[in-house]
Amino acid sequence: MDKELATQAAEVLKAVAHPIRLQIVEALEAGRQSVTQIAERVGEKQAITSQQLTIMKDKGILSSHREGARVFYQIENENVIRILGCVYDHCRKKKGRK
Amino acid sequence: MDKELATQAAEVLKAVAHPIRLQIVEALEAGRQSVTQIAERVGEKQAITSQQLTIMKDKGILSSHREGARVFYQIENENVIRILGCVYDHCRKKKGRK
DNA sequence: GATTGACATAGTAGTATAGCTATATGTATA
DNA sequence: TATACATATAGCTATACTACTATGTCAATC
Repeated sequence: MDKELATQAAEVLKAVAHPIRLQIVEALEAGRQSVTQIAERVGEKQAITSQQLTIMKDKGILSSHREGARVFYQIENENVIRILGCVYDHCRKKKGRK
Repeated sequence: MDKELATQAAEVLKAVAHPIRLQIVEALEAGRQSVTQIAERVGEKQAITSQQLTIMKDKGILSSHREGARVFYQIENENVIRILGCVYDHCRKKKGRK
């Protein structure tokens, strides 16, 4: 792996390496949702949720489209779901070990 | 996913979400290596490499043991390898799309 | 026990990120 | 067009991270 690919990969990981962002991705696994829905689901304020959504959209993790007054977000690259699965395994094993 | 698990998962991701750290993990996929070997392989100075190794060891990604004057590091939780695989897929697809 | 090789850590300056409030923008509807 | 709802962004402070240099510690060998 060259440094350029490593930098790129690190970007993707950093984009989801945050508690709120992980919860957002999980919430979107079932399908698209509006910002308000996501904020409620995750238990965060609208502004903060919007910020995190923007970050992930910029990095190519999510995409969005407007429908009337609302903006719906959805997962753009399904690989992040696989990444999450791996991370959960990791955490579960760690917990079991204690 | 509750917030606690999300926080834990984010910690793991952050631990590898860095170009040098990703390259280190890749270098260790084939098996344990000493700090000097890793630094050479990754093309970084000893001090920087050691710092990154310490971070990953603290987060439970790697483990280490001393053999005489040398310290060997190895992957402690194999799930990070799976995570890397997912991320590479992600990057490859992104590249193909352009 | 002095020296050399192998690692680890302290200290630091610059940069990025998080979390928050206030406010701006866009859309529908009375 | 005034009002309310939905979303985005600006601006701020505190904290975390990065990259780097210098120095400290541990182990082997002379």
